[in-house]
Amino acid sequence: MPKRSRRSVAWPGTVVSRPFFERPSTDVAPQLLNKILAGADGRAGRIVEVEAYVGSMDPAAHTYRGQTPRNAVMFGPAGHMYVYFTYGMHWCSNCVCQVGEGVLIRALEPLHGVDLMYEARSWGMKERDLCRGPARLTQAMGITGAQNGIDLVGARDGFAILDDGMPPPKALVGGPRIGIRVGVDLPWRWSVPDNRYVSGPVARGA
DNA sequence: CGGGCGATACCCT
DNA sequence: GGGTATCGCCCGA
Repeated sequence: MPKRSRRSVAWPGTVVSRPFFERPSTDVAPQLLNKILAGADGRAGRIVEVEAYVGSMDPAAHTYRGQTPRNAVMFGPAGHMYVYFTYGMHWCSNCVCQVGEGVLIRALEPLHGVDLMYEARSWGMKERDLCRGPARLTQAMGITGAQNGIDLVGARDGFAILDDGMPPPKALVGGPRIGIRVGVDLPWRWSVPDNRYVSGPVARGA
């Protein structure tokens, strides 16, 4: 018998390690495409849409005006998860990169544990809508404020980013970021081309 | 499948 | 006190 781990289900691929995250979020974000967000209970989805946030120059970033109690995790070690509460009812999840920068995960293509995702969302809904949107995917994956600050590296805290060998898309599809009023012109949103699980419109021409 | 609209509580000024 | 890194529901195509 192999030694018992906290992972109740075998994860596909290898856990992405810390140096991957210790870079500018605009470098990390496109390379997160086609990687996998996985939970210890077997729920997992392929990352098909991301957004970079750069505190130092980005008025839309939570970290733009410096450290506060809410955004403290974003000023901590790379490779941790920053989970914030918004619009009075939704949780959104980010990967922390270099200090003050992070990548918002905006959409997943469901891969494993789809029955648990339906249970967490709603049994009648379309599979396409399970994880299409940053707050939908946290609900589907079981991510809340309880996960704010957990380490995505080391497989200790129940969630990880996995690499199963699928590379990021060759031709990146970009577009304006969504749901913000300032900094909309910064082209820091990326998605997998022609993927039906992407949450928003893609820009014409790149 | 895309657009318009109300709901909701926490954060920061 | 104002604004929010959103969603589900409804409508029409």
